[in-house]
Amino acid sequence: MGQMVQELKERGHRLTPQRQMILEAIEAAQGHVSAETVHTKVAAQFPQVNISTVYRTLELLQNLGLVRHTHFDDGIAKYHLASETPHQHMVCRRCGDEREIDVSVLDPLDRHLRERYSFEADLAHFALIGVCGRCAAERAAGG
Amino acid sequence: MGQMVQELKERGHRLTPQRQMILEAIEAAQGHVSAETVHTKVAAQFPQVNISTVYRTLELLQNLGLVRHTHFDDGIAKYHLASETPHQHMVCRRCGDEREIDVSVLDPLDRHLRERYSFEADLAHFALIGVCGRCAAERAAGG
DNA sequence: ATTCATGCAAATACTTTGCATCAGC
DNA sequence: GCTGATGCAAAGTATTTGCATGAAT
Repeated sequence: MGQMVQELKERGHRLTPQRQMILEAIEAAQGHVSAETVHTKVAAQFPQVNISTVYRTLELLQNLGLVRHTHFDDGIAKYHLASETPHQHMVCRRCGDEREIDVSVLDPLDRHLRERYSFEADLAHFALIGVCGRCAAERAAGG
Repeated sequence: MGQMVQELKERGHRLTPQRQMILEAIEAAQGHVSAETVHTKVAAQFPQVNISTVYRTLELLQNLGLVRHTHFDDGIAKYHLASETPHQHMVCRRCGDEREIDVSVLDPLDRHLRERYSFEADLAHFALIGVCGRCAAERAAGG
């Protein structure tokens, strides 16, 4: 929270209760939340807070580098704190199962892209989509 | 085209001119096209073809395994022939530059996910987003 | 007091759906 | 002729924007 206050002021933005509440909602979620979810959480206590304020604040917090977002296969942006340990998700397109995996799995690729293309990839920006072991087995059996 | 006819019939679907034209438009595009683009191409010659038919056909062709789609950072689905050589895209979030890269870059990750998690990832389903070398340099210089 | 932030409502963009008509088989 | 496919219009979902009011500085 202290970091947000500092960032806002330094960049000439104002500290409003809405902004605090929205950031707190993301913090409390401890994971990936959509704008809709953030709004629902905030509106539970302050119903007059509008979802467009949530969108505008999320964009601001992103620009300040305080939050980031990831896209799962539904295309909806899911937000999380930038300070969170980076992690990657595997999503099964058949059963929808979602599994969090260690980012270290992506380190070699990350290094490769940097060395070969000077490209700084944000590999956690998209989830990994595919078919999980169980569904692959079912499919092979004729599911 | 012959393959489509076969697939359609085998699965009890009908061969309509719309379906042929839509598949041909994707073939001719030789790359990644949005539903909108497909519709524009087809409608250039047959204006009465509706975009909802394009969406329905794209879904059908996907189910038949004839086409696939990829998401770039704008979230819009871009379609391509399933028979195309798999490839991956790197997109710079600053300048928008789009670069096609060899899938072999992803092979180690693919193998790792299979071996460790039995997960069959569709790594080309999402483009890789990040910052390209040039933009990273500009940013470092104070851009 | 100034100016940015908010709430509201409307617009936007992409995609999906209901339904009557039409066409492939 | 039967049934699935299409065109059209409308709805849906996620997000953005214009504008007047209100609040932070």
